[in-house]
Amino acid sequence: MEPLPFLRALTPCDRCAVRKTSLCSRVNVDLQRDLARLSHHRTYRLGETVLAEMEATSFVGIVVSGVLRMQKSLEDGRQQLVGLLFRSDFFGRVFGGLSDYAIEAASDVILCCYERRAFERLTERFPELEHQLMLNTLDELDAARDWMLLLGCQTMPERVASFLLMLCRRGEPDEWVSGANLSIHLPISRRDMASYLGTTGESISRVIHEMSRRGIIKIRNAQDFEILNKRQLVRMSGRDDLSIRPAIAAQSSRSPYERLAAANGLPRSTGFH
Amino acid sequence: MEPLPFLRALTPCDRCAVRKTSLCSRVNVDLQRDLARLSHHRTYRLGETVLAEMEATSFVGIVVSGVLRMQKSLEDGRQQLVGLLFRSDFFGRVFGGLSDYAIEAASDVILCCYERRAFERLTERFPELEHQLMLNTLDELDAARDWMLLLGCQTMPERVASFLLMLCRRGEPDEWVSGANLSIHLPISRRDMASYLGTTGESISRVIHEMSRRGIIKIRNAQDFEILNKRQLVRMSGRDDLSIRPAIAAQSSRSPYERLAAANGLPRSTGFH
DNA sequence: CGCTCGGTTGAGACGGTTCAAGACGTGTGG
DNA sequence: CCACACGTCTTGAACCGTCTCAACCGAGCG
Repeated sequence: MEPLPFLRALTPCDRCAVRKTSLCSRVNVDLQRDLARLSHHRTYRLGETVLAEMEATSFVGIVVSGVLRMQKSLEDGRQQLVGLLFRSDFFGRVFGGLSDYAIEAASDVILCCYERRAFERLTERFPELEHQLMLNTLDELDAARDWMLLLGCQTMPERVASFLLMLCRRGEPDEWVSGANLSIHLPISRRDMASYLGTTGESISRVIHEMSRRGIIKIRNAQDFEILNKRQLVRMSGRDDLSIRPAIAAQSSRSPYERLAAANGLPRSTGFH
Repeated sequence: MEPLPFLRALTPCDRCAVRKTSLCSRVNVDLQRDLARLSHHRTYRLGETVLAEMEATSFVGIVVSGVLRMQKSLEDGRQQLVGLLFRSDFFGRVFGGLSDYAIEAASDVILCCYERRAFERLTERFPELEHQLMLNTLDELDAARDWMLLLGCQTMPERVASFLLMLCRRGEPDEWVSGANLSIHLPISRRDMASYLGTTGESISRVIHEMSRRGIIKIRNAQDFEILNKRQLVRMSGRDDLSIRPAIAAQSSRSPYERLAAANGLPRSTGFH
């Protein structure tokens, strides 16, 4: 017997942990049902490879819990982390044969997966799905370019500060209220962090402990900090506060160039004022 | 009188210089006609701003000739070039309020422009157009991540070599035949090049002249070189040949990990062997 | 308990930046 | 046609931020 629309059977997705925030919830219910039918969960343990570099992408999906890292490597072993994927983020390269980067579990993870070809066929039937993917891809592109700025011309203290602030926004749905102290949990190893920031574990260590010495953060243990002086952390990041903007771009709430003032010619500083 | 399909009137686009390679030619003729109706040309001189950072994107379009640079800047004046756009490349941020980088003319340019909102409405009517945009965006994302690898963990000689090879692929439709010597024309200033590579003009100068001393390239003048030893240039880039792959990804023609061999632990070298 | 592994700390070396001076090329005006 | 000036590129020397290497520390675990 066909259930009435408002009585339709619950899909497993309805109680999914990332239901509210993931791409699949931003499309209409027919499509949601099709997606639900196509999906299956997979789990990986820290360090396991989800999709290897230069391998045909067989599936794509959404991070339910844990953190994925996207990383590229040179033949001599040097590696660069080109992105982190947190819960409710979409992963996998659609519409292309090979992915140029490996996707690996940076922690234990649970993924909600779709067979790639089947997913792509769905985008053909539902332009709405492709549109959501498009918005997602554009955001990733903005983020990648933002990181290029960081890698290309920021100092280590600036990079680490930016990274911590990024974790505040994307890591876990914490408080981040105006005045409150904030606790940060590093979900990845020093090595991953170093690779993401284009530096070494040693340098990160030094910067973090220097930040602690200056009372900007408090180190609870190697992967748990507390932000004691948010304003100074933002200042140290060398960016406008807006790194702290919510995922949904608040339309033009930024103050464009109010501090454009001090142009070039400053001597290089340590990043610690 | 309605012209027969095969006799339809020529649009200005039919004799467009980038007709064969641009996004607008990869969609069906109805859509092409709509696009043609919407388009208008604009010209900018070297150094002029096409779209400012943090400004609402009023139009998008395609580069007909010349080179655009996308760049981000910090408040203290440091700048990072996050992408170059050559002829037939699409520019402008669709589906978003503000672009977070400036688009400027890195040479004199001619652009074929579409009012942004009108263009977006067209994507709603023609999913095909959105799909082409999507493919384009995915390519840009791949390129951005590739550049992150370069900025995050490659030496100056590697960066410069990679840049020169990139110019071979994307700059002008030159020869690049297997054995032939190749001439490269730098379409941008040293400063732009430095900003793209995350370094300074001085460092670039030194690397280029060292390359010349080693007989890898011949310097005709500050912006014209000849590649004398392509193989060594590729080797110096620290990447697999594939930087030289054509825009259309040749399916899995790469040899995946044949040289994965020599993993970590190599002492840091100058990049010149 | 001792091993291992990730993170921390210190000392020294090195690549790349900075600053300053010089060369080159190009356009202008006498 | 040359003199001059200006911007861009080149070259040199000193400095400094970050990497490298090596030792050390502490937590987790068989």
